[in-house]
Amino acid sequence: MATGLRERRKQEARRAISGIAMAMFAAKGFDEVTISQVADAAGVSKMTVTNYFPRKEDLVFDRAEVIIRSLADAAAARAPGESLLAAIRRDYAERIAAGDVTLGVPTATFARMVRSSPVLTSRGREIADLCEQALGDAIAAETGVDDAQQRIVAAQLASVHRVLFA
Amino acid sequence: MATGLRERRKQEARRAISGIAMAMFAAKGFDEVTISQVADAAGVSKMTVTNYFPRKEDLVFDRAEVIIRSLADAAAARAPGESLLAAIRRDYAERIAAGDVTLGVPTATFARMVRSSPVLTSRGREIADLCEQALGDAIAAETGVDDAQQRIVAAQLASVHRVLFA
DNA sequence: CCTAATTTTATGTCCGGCATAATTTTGGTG
DNA sequence: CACCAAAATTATGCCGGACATAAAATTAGG
Repeated sequence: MATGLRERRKQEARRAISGIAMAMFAAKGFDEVTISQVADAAGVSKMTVTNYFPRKEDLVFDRAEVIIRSLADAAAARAPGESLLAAIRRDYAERIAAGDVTLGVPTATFARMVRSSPVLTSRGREIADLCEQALGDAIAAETGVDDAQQRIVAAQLASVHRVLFA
Repeated sequence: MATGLRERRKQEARRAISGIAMAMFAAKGFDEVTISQVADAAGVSKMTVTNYFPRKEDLVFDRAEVIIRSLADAAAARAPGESLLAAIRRDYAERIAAGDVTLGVPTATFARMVRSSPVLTSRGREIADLCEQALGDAIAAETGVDDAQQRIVAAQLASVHRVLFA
């Protein structure tokens, strides 16, 4: 295979770097750890870290994005006849059950970390907005309608999702 | 009076600096204007600018905060019997009618400016969240209840507000 | 094994944010 | 009016994150 090994190595390096970074962030706080320190701990150069993770926040949200983006997917993949709200509830329950594994740190630690740093809180909001937008698109695609009222519905459902997760 | 004149001068300087900054941002783009350039144009030092506005984004949102924060006020000041949603609608209409004046630039220009810069978009979200939290507190104070469901209501009302303004 | 592509690294710059201290300005008082 | 104390402005320097460029090292494929 052409890029098989190379690509796998990159994924491993990516996971290793973010894992080390998460541990350091959890121990000392996000703002108290510099990118250079993460690079040193991971045994790579600073540029390699910023190459994999253009922004420092990406080190934190890299593993969480899959979970957070699940809202639109849950809406799209719901059983026929299942309401949007029911799909969100179900998705919420499922994520809670499987949550702690993928983040690298316990959910509570993750939440505390995000809350303690304005830049992380901000990035979390940004992801939530992307999620809301995706939900709006999903609704628009399903109903064939795209106006302010649809977007309000998406925003309201997303707000339920966000409050439950926050 | 003790600090009357002094305080007035400060307010004037504040307005002057943010006004010049807004004009420069509208002309060249938020990210293309440095704080030093704003300081030079305003005839003050860089430190004075960062003294008045700890963050660069504050130069943009200084005049908008009053407007954006109005949600909770609208909820609290509504007529007896008026629903929360109705109060938000009314507030929305009133703000639209009076909007262009206070921002220093036309609303469309302001919106474009915010949208074009991630850091501004982020700050806008942050303010919206504060607004949502204030609304949640207002609801909790009025009903004497403070739980997840109350916060969901606040978040949903805030999402209506946000979609309408965005 | 060797070459070419990819990845990592080294170096330097820029800007925002912050801390400190010095300097200027200002308001009140004798 | 002049002085003093308080407050505001400014000068200077540092740090970290983000980026651009080019060199060096690694690796896949012939």
